[in-house]
Amino acid sequence: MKATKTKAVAVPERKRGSGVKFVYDLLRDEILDLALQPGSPIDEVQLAERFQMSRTPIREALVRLAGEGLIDTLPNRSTMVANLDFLNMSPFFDALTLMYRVTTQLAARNRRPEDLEVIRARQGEFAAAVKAQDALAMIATNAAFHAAIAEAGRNPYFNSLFSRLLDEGRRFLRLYYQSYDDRLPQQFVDEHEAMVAAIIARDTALADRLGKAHAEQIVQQIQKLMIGKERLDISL
Amino acid sequence: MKATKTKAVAVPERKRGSGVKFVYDLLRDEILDLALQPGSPIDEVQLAERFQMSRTPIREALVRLAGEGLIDTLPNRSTMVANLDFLNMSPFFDALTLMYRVTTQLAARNRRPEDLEVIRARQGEFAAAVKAQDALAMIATNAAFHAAIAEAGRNPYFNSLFSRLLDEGRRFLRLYYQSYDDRLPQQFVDEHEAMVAAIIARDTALADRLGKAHAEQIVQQIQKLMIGKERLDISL
DNA sequence: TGCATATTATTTGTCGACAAGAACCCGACG
DNA sequence: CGTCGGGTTCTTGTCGACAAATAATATGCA
Repeated sequence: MKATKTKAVAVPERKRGSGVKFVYDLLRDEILDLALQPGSPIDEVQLAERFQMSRTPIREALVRLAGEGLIDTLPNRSTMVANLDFLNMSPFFDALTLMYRVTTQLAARNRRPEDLEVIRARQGEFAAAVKAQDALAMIATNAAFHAAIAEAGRNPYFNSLFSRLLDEGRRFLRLYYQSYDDRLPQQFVDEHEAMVAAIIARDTALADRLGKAHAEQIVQQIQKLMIGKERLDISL
Repeated sequence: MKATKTKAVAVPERKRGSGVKFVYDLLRDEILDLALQPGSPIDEVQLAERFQMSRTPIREALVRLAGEGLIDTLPNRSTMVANLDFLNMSPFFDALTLMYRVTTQLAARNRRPEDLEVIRARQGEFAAAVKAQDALAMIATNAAFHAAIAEAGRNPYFNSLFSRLLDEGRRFLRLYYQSYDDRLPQQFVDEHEAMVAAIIARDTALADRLGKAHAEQIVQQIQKLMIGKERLDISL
């Protein structure tokens, strides 16, 4: 028996239906922040005693996570955190770019005043994270910022796909931003400001261009980081 | 106690992990074919005795269906088949059109010989259903045809969204094709043929145009059917 | 009779336990 | 020395039962 790497949680008493959501949210964050490494096994009984509840709600949370592709389940065998697929990332980049464009464009068309409040708040949180040099918060608030834009576009189908892509992106970014580069984040803040301005001005064409540029820029960054990482591995 | 509208299923003996998949597949088909009407309540114990198994696997299947948005769950209260949202369908149409375009275009670019076999087979099944005037089979095989094209595009993110949209579309079509119009299906067969030809020729631009045209045509058809239905309701 | 409240009933959420597969260990045999 | 087989252990899938939360019903009072 090896010691659990994750801290035990104090759950003195909980309400009837909150258990699943609690486990789901926490596991999801741990997976997206790479606190749970891709490929690492997930044991139901271990989680059960960690959260001090039965296996049933644990199981339901795992089923949900599996539905979103965050964990993989081998029948009658182990279940583990879904691996990141480095070999063919172009489908991911294609989908991410298209969703950046579409959601930003739709936001420029369908936004309402209350949406702008939320978007501005998320942008503020992201800027604060950049200022504080908190890589983990930067990644999370960046995803939240774009999710808020998508929300203003008011297309639940695009939103769900985009959320999934942003989640996947969180894991990639987390992987390479162990040591962060502080030049890039400031550029992101500026690009975000431009996107917000286009959305406020209801300039759909400009929003589309900015979304595309932002996506291509982030894709280039990830690819550059990946190549750099691989070089490092080879040089050893 | 009212009698169950759905037939009891004979399940003499089953293997260890097959129960969930069985229930999931069957319920999913019944929902998509409107055998289970939108808004109708789903009782766990009733399903349990219908499938002659415990509530646990039933519950897991329901959780999965809820994850795909096919059923809605009120906490601590009833769970029911998800309603069709007629009021704002434009997000649905927007997403469907975009996915038609993207998947067809990607299929023209990334297709392999073995993909064409599958696509041709699906197209044949659709044509057979049209010939047999089997509305239910037409709807299902049409969705399978487009899913096969999307598969040839090799982008799992687009595929999952497109599958969800096609499922939703199955429910709408099933609603209005109780009495089918035999002019439309033949047009679909022809348009499908043109799409296959463009995919074989690797003509991405043409594939995009055909995908867009096909989508807009089907959207127009659904809208026309909806208006006709509403007229009928008002005229009573 | 009408309304507020208490009681019952139904359905879901959670639990502990058992059994089926699969991995693991270990010895025997070629 | 490697491979096959049997037993063991460990994890998951399933079960029946209980408890909580809500809906439905009944009861009491003005």
